[in-house]
This record gives sequence, structure tokens and C-alpha cells, in this order.
Amino acid sequence: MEEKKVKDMVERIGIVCDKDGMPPLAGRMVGFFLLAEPPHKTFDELTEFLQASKSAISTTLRFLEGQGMVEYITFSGDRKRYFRLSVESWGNVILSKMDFLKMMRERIAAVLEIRSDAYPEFNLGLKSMHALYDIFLDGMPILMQKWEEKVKELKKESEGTVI
Amino acid sequence: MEEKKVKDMVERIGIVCDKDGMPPLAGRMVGFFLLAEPPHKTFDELTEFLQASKSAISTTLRFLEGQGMVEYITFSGDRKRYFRLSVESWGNVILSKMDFLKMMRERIAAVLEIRSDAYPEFNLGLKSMHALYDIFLDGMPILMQKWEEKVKELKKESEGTVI
DNA sequence: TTTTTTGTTCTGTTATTGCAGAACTAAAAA
DNA sequence: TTTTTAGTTCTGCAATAACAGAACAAAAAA
Repeated sequence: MEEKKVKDMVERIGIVCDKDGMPPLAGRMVGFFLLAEPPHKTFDELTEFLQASKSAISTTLRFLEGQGMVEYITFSGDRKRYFRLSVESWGNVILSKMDFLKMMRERIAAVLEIRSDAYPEFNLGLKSMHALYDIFLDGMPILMQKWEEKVKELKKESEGTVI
Repeated sequence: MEEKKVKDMVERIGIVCDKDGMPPLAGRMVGFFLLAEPPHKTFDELTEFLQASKSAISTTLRFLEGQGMVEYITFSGDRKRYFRLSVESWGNVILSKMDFLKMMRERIAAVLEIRSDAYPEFNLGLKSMHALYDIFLDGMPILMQKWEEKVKELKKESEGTVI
């Protein structure tokens, strides 16, 4: 595992996350967790690899925990926390990104309540915007269900290869 | 149309957009356009209502045009531009929000290429993350199609009421 | 032609964000 | 008990983003 290559990938992932509105260090940390072997890392390992202050690491960890992206595990007889990507809750991560859609749909509905019918063409446009959010939001649970099925399938596959 | 109520709604919409990462003025402008009657407004009307400088209005208009959220129309014999919400292209607005999903999926795929198989459980988690992005991205075109049908339906309805 | 209108672009200021450093806390270790 | 470990929280600074104001440009109007 070439150190340079890993660093580069971490930066690239960081930029992707950055574009999505995350703080730079948070994006890099996600990148590091994606590549980390073992996938769980201590606080110190994070400060060292990411070359950031303890305070920044702490804040960023708490931020990512809040987003449901990171969690930590412990081992008895070891008082360190081992942080890692929370793959289990990644579905919620994406779902919560859809909160904006929900809020926007509400706002548009409220707007349609208030508007006069003096500009029916524009109102029709707004109605179709509302329908767009509606369709997306209705579609989400179905997609999540599909995903759960896919996950089951993947698990079975991996069991098959191990046994 | 009570002025105070409109201003409040514009602010609320502004906050929703703000949470989605837009600059404050851009969010307010979207709010104003959603409520505006007539739905098209001049540069000056924007500066007046939003109480912002011409430069800020200009920059924000160009930003929103770039996002496909705003467009302008013209009337012959009138050299002003009339800006308005681009309801037609709002589908693309939402679709382009999904670009992040696409990029993230690519990054995860690249990560899976690089990782050893020393931690199969975590790798399985990554594979299911990848599947999640995959399912969402596959689902999008279908939802967009559903939307187009819904729009047709809405248009027919409105024609019915007018005639 | 000069002047006005309708914006745009450039420069500087203010507000916000992201992070470092140090002080602090709680629990474990010595 | 004191000391070390493993983090957290507070304060302040540096970078960035959002905006104002002024100078500018292009076209129309006078």
C-alpha cells in the first residue's frame, strides 16, 4: 500500500466531500477512514496521518459522529477509542441529505397557498416543482428497501466465499 | 398580499436554501421569485426588495443562472431584462445535486480496488455503501420519467379548467 | 453628440468558517 | 497519592466567503 497513493486518494475524496459542503478536514478524515487498514483508528493515528491539531480532530470527529458517518468501538483492557466509518448508518446519512427536499417541498406548498391565481402558468410551474419533490420523496423509501435487499444478497455472497 | 408576511416567507425560504449551502442572498432571491407577482422582476425591483447592492444582485443572479434556477425574459421595445424562476429546468437543478452521489460512488469503487482483503467485513460494508449509491443513481432517471408524466397530467388538468 | 439606463466587474471591507494552541477534565496507571 | 493517557473545550488567529461601493461598459435615448 504505497503511502503516496493513499495520501492522494484521501485528498481526492476530501475534495469530493468538500464540494458537498463538508469542512476540508472532515472530508479528508472520511477519505482516510475509507482507506484505513485496519478500518478502525485511534485519535493519535488520526492526528498523525491528517497532520492536524487535537482540537481539530476532536471537533471533526464529533461532527462526523453527528452526521452518522463515524462511530467508535472499544476493546476491553484498552481505554482508547477506535474510530471508524459507520457503514451501517450510511443509509441514514444519504436519507438525511434529503431533508432539504422535504423542507423545500413544504415551502413550495406554502407558497402555492399564498399566491393568487393571476399567473396560472407560473403557478402550474410551481405545482410541477412540488410534484418533483413529491415524487423524489415518495421514491426514497422504495430505494432504501431495494438497498436492504441488496445488502442481504451481498452478505450471503460473502458468507458463501468464506465457508 | 401582506408585505410583512411575504418578507417572512422569503426569509424562511432563504434559511432552507442556506442550509442547503447557498449564499444567504441567493436563498432570499429564490424566495422572492417564488412569491413574486408577476413572477418576473427587474434588476431594480430585486435590489429594492432584497435591500442589497447592485453588485450583490448581479453576482447572485449569475450564480442562480449558473445553477439553472433563474432565467430572464425580455419584451420587445423594453430593454430591461425580466428575471424569474426557471421552473422548466428545476428538474436538472435537483439532478445536478445528485452529482455528488456519482462522484462518491466512483471514489468508493476506487477504494475497493485498492483495499486488501484483510478486513472482509469492512470491505463488505463498503460494497453495500457502493450499492446504495448505485441504487439511488439508477433510480433517478425512473423518478424523472415519472415526473414528466405527472407534469403532462398537470398541464392537461389546467387546460381543462381554462377552456 | 452627450446622457441615461441597465447592468457587470473590480477592489476593499466585514462576517463567518476552519483550524491551532493551550488550558482543562475524567479516568486509568504508577 | 501523583502522573499519564485520551480526549474535550475555550480562545484567538488566519483563510475564505458574502457583500458594498465605485468604476466601468454597452447600448439606447435625448
